Amino acid sequence: MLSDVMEDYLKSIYALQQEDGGPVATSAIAEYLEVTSPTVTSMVEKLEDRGLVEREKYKGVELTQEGETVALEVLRHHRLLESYLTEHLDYSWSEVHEEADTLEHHISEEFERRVAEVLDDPTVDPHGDPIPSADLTPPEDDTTTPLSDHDAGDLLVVSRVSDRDEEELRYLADAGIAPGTRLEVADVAPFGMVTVRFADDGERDQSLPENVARSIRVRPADDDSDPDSDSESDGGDGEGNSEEIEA
Amino acid sequence: MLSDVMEDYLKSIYALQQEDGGPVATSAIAEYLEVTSPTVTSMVEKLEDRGLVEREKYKGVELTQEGETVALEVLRHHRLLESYLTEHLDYSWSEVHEEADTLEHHISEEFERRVAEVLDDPTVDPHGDPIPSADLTPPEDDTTTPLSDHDAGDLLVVSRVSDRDEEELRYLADAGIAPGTRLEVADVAPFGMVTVRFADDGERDQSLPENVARSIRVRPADDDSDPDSDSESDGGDGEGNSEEIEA
DNA sequence: TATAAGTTTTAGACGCGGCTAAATCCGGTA
DNA sequence: TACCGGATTTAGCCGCGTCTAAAACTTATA
Ligand SMILES: [Mn+2]
Ligand SMILES: [Mn+2]
Ligand SMILES: [Mn+2]
Ligand SMILES: [Mn+2]
Repeated sequence: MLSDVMEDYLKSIYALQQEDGGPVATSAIAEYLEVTSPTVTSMVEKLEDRGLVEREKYKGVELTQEGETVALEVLRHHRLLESYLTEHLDYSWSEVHEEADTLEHHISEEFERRVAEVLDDPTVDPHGDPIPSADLTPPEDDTTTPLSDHDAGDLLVVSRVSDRDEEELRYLADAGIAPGTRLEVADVAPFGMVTVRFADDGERDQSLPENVARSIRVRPADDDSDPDSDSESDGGDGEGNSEEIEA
Repeated sequence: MLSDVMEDYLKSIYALQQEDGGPVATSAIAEYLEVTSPTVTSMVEKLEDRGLVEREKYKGVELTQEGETVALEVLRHHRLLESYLTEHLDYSWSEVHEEADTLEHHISEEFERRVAEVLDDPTVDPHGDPIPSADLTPPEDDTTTPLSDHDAGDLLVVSRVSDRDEEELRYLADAGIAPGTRLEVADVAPFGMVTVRFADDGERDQSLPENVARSIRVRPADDDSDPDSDSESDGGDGEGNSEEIEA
């Protein structure tokens, strides 16, 4: 059995690996989990003993196949829980992460199955993040790009937002930005400030600080041109459960 | 903050105090939690330091006001969860206890509130156990009696069944015995074997071993004589969510 | 009332997951 | 190529929750 702490390390390493590709530095994990470097060193040694990570001293750490599977399992729990809390217990977008972050370690496989069933096997969570499938096969690579990488004139659909900052999520809900929202980049100002125009509401512009623009991930709007199903515009109460993501 | 282990100790002490009245012995807690006596001793010392129990060395331990409140809080979580899992996630009677026993320590107050709300503030869990109110005032004393204490001819309503033995719960579900079931004691045989007749089905008798009869708690059937609302007789699939309990 | 049996506590250990301080390594710069 | 600064690991500590073995206490019995 793995402790919830070990699960958190594996989840973190997975997330950091997704971000940057290669091996993950001790200090990166330490920062992510808010612990000290020696703590990380001793933990990754333990994970290495259990065959969950591969490690080269002074270099960095990578998940093994088995370690990745555990990470995906925990991620599946997390994202199913977020979806469930949003849809069945009236949680808002910004509240779910913290609750799911604890519960993900404590639900049974039975619970996971039943939640997936009543949600009808969702593939995306409320923040647009893909939910690993029940068989825990690695999802294909993320093809979305940060909003901050785009230029004036680009037509985009919001694909994912970071779920780790509650403050920021409230801000986005307020601004009416959620997975599925169609935007045009109106302007990119110094210091990375991005101004976007809402495709569904030509009236309205919204300026976003660089750090926010960096955490919003988008894909091009051009391809699947039909404005599709439930275009529940916005409304004060940032709900808005997303559409498909696949490119 | 209290650890989940501390919460379990407080919950155990509460349960044992309910059973027997007075101070609770180290060995009783040890047996209940399946740990050794020295482990219990060191834990209750810690709980004493935190003002959650009172203790007299070599004598026993009792909950303080504060300790009782914590126990009731955990019990509320447990029983709300059992109710929720039964009603909204299609768990059966016999499956809920284990899941709730873990989750009770890991849900937030917000989660508790929302679950209570969608369940419309239930007062009894699927096993007939009273759910402590949100303000955590101590519930009045249990006036039910074990089925095993009764004699042939007694007319009874099942009030509570023990939730800790999954095996036994499956057995009872199978037999069609649940909170709310009306029974007449047909016979008490040697070794405490009790045979009951179903009030709603004069045809059918059921013999129950002493240990099972002891864990079924009942109250007299005579007083509120109207056969009342949803008398969903039985059916193979032990669901049957109970009625009121108050005497 | 002395003693034996059973319970409880004390003593000492261990793995976990954290920390700080000190030693070591690595990569870049002079 | 020698050195320096930063990252990493080593060393050693702590509190938690558990254990076993041994000592101390309580209670029942002779
Ligand atoms: Mn799972
Ligand atoms: Mn999410
Ligand atoms: Mn609570
Ligand atoms: Mn119960």
